[in-house]
Amino acid sequence: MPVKTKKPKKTRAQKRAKRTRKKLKKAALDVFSQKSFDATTVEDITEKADLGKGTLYQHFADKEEIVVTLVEEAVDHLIERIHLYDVPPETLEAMLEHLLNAHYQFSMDSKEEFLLLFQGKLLLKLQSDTLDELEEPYLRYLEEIELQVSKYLSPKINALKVRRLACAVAGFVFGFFSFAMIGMTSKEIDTSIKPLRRVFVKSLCTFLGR
Amino acid sequence: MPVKTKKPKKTRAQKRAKRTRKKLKKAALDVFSQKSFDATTVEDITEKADLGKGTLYQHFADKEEIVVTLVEEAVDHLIERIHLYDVPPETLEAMLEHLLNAHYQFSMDSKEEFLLLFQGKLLLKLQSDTLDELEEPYLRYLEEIELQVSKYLSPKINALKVRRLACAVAGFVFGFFSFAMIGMTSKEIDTSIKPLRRVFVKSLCTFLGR
Amino acid sequence: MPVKTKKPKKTRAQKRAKRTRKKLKKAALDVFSQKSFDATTVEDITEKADLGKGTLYQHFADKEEIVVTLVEEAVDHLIERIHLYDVPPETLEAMLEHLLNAHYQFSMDSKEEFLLLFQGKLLLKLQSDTLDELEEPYLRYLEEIELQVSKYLSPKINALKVRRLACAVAGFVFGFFSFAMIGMTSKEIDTSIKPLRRVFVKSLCTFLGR
Amino acid sequence: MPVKTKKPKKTRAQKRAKRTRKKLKKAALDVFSQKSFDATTVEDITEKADLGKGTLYQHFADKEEIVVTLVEEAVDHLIERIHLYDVPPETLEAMLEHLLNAHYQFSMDSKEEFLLLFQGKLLLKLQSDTLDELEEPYLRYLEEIELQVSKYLSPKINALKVRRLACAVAGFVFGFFSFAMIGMTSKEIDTSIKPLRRVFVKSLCTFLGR
DNA sequence: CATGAATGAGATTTCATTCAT
DNA sequence: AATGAATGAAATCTCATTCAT
Repeated sequence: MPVKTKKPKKTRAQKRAKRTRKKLKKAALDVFSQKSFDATTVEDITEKADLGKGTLYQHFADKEEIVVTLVEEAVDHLIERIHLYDVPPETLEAMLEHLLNAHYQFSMDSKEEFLLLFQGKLLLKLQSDTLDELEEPYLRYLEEIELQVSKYLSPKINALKVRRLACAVAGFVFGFFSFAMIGMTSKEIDTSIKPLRRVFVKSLCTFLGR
Repeated sequence: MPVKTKKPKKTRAQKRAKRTRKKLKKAALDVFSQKSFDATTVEDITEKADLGKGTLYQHFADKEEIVVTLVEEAVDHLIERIHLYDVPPETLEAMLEHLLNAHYQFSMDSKEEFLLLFQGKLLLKLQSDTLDELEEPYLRYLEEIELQVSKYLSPKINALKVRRLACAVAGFVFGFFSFAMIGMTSKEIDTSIKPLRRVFVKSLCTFLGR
Repeated sequence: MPVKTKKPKKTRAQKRAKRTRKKLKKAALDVFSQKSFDATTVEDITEKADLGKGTLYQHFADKEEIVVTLVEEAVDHLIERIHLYDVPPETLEAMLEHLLNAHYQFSMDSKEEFLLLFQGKLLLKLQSDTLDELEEPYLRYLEEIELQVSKYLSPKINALKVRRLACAVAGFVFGFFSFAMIGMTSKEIDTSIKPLRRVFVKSLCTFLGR
Repeated sequence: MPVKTKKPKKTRAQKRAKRTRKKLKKAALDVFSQKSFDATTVEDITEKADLGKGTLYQHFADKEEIVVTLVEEAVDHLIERIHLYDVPPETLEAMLEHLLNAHYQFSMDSKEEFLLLFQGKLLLKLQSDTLDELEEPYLRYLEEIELQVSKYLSPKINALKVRRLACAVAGFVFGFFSFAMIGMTSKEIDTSIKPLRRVFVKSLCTFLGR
């Protein structure tokens, strides 16, 4: 009875391919947390993955595609984390606190993905005046924040202001993260960062005009 | 008395060279605030400076040297700014507030230099475990912060803790900057950021054990 | 018994690479016998080898490495030739004659390699006062000559004198070669060069103090 | 009476120019005896001459011209030396001996010029089949040797054979020189090289068909 | 599918030469 | 006449991508 072996409808080859793809992504994420995208060569990645250089091109159209994939997945994971609450926050303040907390948790659990997302690239983009040049995943990320927040806002509010809010959250989070990274104990984090987060939330509320 | 006439030691050619060097640095700073170091080509810089490609190499050994020079000068400027106070702050809190304010002023006056310094590079370095791998200018910057702060600290304090403090300041400043960049009016900044800064300072004091 | 089938350790790709490497070396040797090392461009070589420019860099770290490789191999071949005698020469004179003859044979069989080795570079080096600056292959060559000759010499002989002997052989060989190159028939060579060689050997013996 | 000062019809500026030109040639000769022509940069020369880079172009059309000038002068000096005999040699043997001796003397007195002339370049050219590509000075040198020798030869002799003779002399001289360079005392030279020269002359005579 | 040798476009870098002073 | 800053053509070298096996 070959039932068992048939269960995974993927052939052996397909499974192998999937594993290879995963190895490549893992290796790329590792390398990108040490070198910039431009400074990273395809060989850096395939070597770390212990695979042939050509193999990367079996799974990704080009070097860019693997980063885009990684960024997309990282954004997915971050958004998942944002969606993760037991009880929906009731106030704007509570939602903003939740957002900051979700980012913080994400940065702790998926350090490499966090670094990839916020590695200057995002922030630089955020500061550029040409916001519409942002590619899809970053845009998706910002829109998710806007979506979450806008539930609590008057529909008449200036859309640009909401976009700025989202940028501020992203920017702050990176400083926040750096602060948290300095090796504090969880107790220190509790006593030091929590109030900081609360005040930041207050500032944001002020910015939104209460 | 030919003393006076000897004074201008620079020949015309040397002055021209100095001007060219300045043009190159200005152009490079401009470009680096738009593209990453790796993505920037030597031609991007010389074209922006309206100079021949070879000219860069008359003034800098290679592409790297111009960035290092720019980073060094930016650190110099930032440190100058840190030294700039009418009355020395009297307490640790006051000093920390001064530091954050100096960074903020610097980021406003020299946006490009600020971006260059904090463009991922520093923060990435800060997060790496090998803090002593920081090269000279970044190290100098951190040491300057440590120096300023340590005046107010017990000499017995753990050096590592002070280093972490400096890193936290640097990290926070970047988030701070991102926040400020979102296009707030100075009034908004006053009402939103000042309290934020104050709370951050409190957190730092707590971290330092009062 | 799969032992046999495992024997050819090289994969097809590796064999292809080896062939390419050989093509490159052949092409470089050809070009170097027409242009000087400095005047030769990487493209000269790869074009002659009918390969892409980048291919050279897959096989050699840089332009220098291919020359070094060629020199090393040429020295190897010359030394092999020096080792090639049916009966070991019995006297110093016989050995010196053998050495000169080996050089001559080498220059006839491997004209390009010979030219590469003696193309000014060696001789220029020989004339420099800093003999110990000779790099490895040339040094190895000189030492081989010294080794062969010293068997016939008193161990008390001044090492410097033996080194000079080796240099003299190398220098003479080049003039010798030039002389032979003028298009003499083998008969002419027999009648003209042989006595010349014999007298040179006598001179060397005199130099060594009998 | 300004007679004295008028005697050198050159103005001060012209004299200075002459001096500068001489300094440049001296410096170039020095450098060329250490680096190959291609490896030598214009700055190597002007720096050694302690002059500005542009100055070289006041005196020579381009980098090539300074080498050509040096080679021409060196050939002039060598030919002068060849012309230098008290009593014209009476036989072919005597003339060949004289020629070799003149080369040897030249190599001793003007080491740099000798090296420049024989630095592979000449010999490489000599060996190439395209003898007519030899530039003027080298050709002039060969013709001078041919001229000197042909006095003693039947006018019917094959011109190619005479050319080969000249090449053989040149080639031998370089080996000869290398041999002499090994630091022998003049006594050693007397006892070792003289007989060598004599035998070489004999070989040449044989080659010329008596 | 996986491979890695081969490729060439494009980057960095050098340096002979020009030219304004 | 001397200078050296500026230049850009041409060299070296890198690396993303292709492709035959």
